[in-house]
Amino acid sequence: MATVSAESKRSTIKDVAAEASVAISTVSLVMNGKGYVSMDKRERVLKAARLLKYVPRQAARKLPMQSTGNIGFVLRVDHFARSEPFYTRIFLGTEFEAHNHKLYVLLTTIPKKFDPTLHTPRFLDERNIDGLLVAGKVDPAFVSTVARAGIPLVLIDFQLDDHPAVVIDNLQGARMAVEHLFSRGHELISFLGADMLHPSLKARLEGFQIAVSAAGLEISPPCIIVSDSGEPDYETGFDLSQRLFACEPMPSAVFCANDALALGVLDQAAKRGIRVPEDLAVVGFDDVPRAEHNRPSLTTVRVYKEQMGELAMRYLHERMADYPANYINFERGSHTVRVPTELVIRASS
Amino acid sequence: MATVSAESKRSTIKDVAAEASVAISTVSLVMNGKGYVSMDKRERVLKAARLLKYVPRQAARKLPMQSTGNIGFVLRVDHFARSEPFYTRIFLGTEFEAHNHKLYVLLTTIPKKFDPTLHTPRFLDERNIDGLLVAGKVDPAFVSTVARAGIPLVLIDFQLDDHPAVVIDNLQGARMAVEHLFSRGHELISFLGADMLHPSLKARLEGFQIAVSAAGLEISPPCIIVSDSGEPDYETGFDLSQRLFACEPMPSAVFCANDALALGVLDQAAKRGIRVPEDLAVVGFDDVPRAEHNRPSLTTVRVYKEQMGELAMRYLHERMADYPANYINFERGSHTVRVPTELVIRASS
DNA sequence: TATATGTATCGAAACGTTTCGATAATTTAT
DNA sequence: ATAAATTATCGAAACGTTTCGATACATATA
Repeated sequence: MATVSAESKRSTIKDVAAEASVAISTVSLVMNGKGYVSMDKRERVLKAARLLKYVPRQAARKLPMQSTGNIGFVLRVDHFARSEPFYTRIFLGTEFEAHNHKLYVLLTTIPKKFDPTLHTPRFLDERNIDGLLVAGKVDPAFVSTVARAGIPLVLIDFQLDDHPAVVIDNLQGARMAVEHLFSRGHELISFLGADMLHPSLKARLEGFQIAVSAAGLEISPPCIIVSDSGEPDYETGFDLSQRLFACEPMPSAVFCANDALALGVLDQAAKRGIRVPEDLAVVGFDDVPRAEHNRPSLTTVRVYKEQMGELAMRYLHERMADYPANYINFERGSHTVRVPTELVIRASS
Repeated sequence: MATVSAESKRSTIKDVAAEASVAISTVSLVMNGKGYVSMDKRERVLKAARLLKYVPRQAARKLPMQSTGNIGFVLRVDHFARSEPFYTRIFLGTEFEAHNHKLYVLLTTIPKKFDPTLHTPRFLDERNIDGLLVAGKVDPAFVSTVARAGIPLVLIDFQLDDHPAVVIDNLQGARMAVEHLFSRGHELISFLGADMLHPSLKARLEGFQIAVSAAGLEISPPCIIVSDSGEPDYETGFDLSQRLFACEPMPSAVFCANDALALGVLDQAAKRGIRVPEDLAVVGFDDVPRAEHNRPSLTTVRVYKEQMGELAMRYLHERMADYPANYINFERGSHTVRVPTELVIRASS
């Protein structure tokens, strides 16, 4: 009998084997549901494990298994800290799905400008992860560092080379948004964006253009208001909208590349006494929380963030399983998962 | 010579030992800067390690060291997903400091209502962490589960029993805020809050009361507007402010328990045509990003979130080092670190 | 001079698992 | 009846480190 007072040592597979009178390897097989084990012994092992409160030590499993059970989740530090919980919600989705696969998620941030020699995340060197999720636009140098290290990778809300990715169906979302504006009777619609090198934002512009063309209308270049240098945030929206109001004739509606920009536009409009939606209809993209709470509330394209994270994790998990098998043509046929969106109509349109 | 095409196997301590013609144990000593090693061999080992790009495998170290190098960061899921990046910024601080100690941070969420039998985080069972950071108010059942497991713990922005904690200096912050309102000539100041069982929010009310007393004024009970049931968020602020405006006489200023509440008040005021700060001065607490961007911008008490995370991680690290040593009187003298705040005066006051 | 102390090096045990054969006992196919 | 395949069990090697003695020599202390 174990002493009562002393906190008895944590039990190991050895203890369970002794208690159940079987070999260590048999316990291992039972715990992992592998190989052949008779009903009799299986039950004895399970009972002993329960009795001794046995839980396999992670650290010990990793060594022979040559895997860590960790998934890295990498985010640019400025994306993580930004005010709207966009990537946060995506992370939540990955974490949820990670539970299903008994994986741990290790969140790490990288700087906007990535220098491989300086700030390569430790887990790459130490091989402390089995796979990597990269959310949002990051420095291509980072992605190639990861790819070179031979770590299975899935991008989220970003695309680069042929790496597998889970992205928003931006094109479709943008079309819905613009078609909604047409249906409300608007004829001259402006597009307002920033950082148009970002594949997602570029796709939104494309969707805008397709929708306008489909309506049989021309796109007048001055209506496309973009800032290639700035970030697609509130400030930029606030500033850029000056150019919108200076347009001649002024568009009766504007489709913004994301909600942050749209909220900036809304505030600039309020400042100038331009009524929304009477004088100007505004539509955003993302459906951040403030879109609902803002006065006026913002019509926008809802993105299922948790779902994106979930899908990405599931996808990565599949890839990790396949990895050793078909190493050669692994890079071929890499796939992009497109997550659908939904139009949420509110007071701004 | 290694073959060129095949990605040669990752080098181990054994390879380094062979390359430098020393024992494996010597390499280990060099890599960890322990024990006695002659200059000569030390250099040979370092050179060999560099040549072979040797990085110790985390998984292998953990086994004999009986430690994982992981720190858990636990957050209630609704706190994590909420719109203002308060805890996110705290996390960022912990991650930054974790780098300095070569620790990994494992972010996990728990539900608001915690049931130990149902959703105990896996890392507790698997002993996959060396210490735990808990941010924000969580179910006491969770904390006691952790404590029972004997895992070093530091709370952030929350207090419970005698557990060590890093908290905001709420009392001081609240005093500054209220004294600022007095200095602006306000005599009748209201307090608006929710979830007043939260130690932080309770301390803010206390600071309010101290400041009012210090000014030689009485506190009229109807001016203390709190909702014990609701969460301290935008919606609650929006709703509660109705009671504020119904006050007779109406206070000329209100100090809100946090920015989210204050922003709700601001919008309700705007809706009713009450001018801020002319008819009503509003002060919040936290300095969330929107406090700056809101129209009107919000006077508030700034909290150094990253710094709190950093301090907590450093503190936890210390505790982890001490842990085995003075196990007996470890719980005594447990300490609370109080992080100072700063008053940020903007347009709302 | 004998003895303790400090420096240097190494072999081997230990950490707690998984998994690869080896060995047998069954069952199934020929 | 014999060979082959399936089921069951176990011992031992392996995973890549850290760390505990053991050994040896050099230097300081009594």
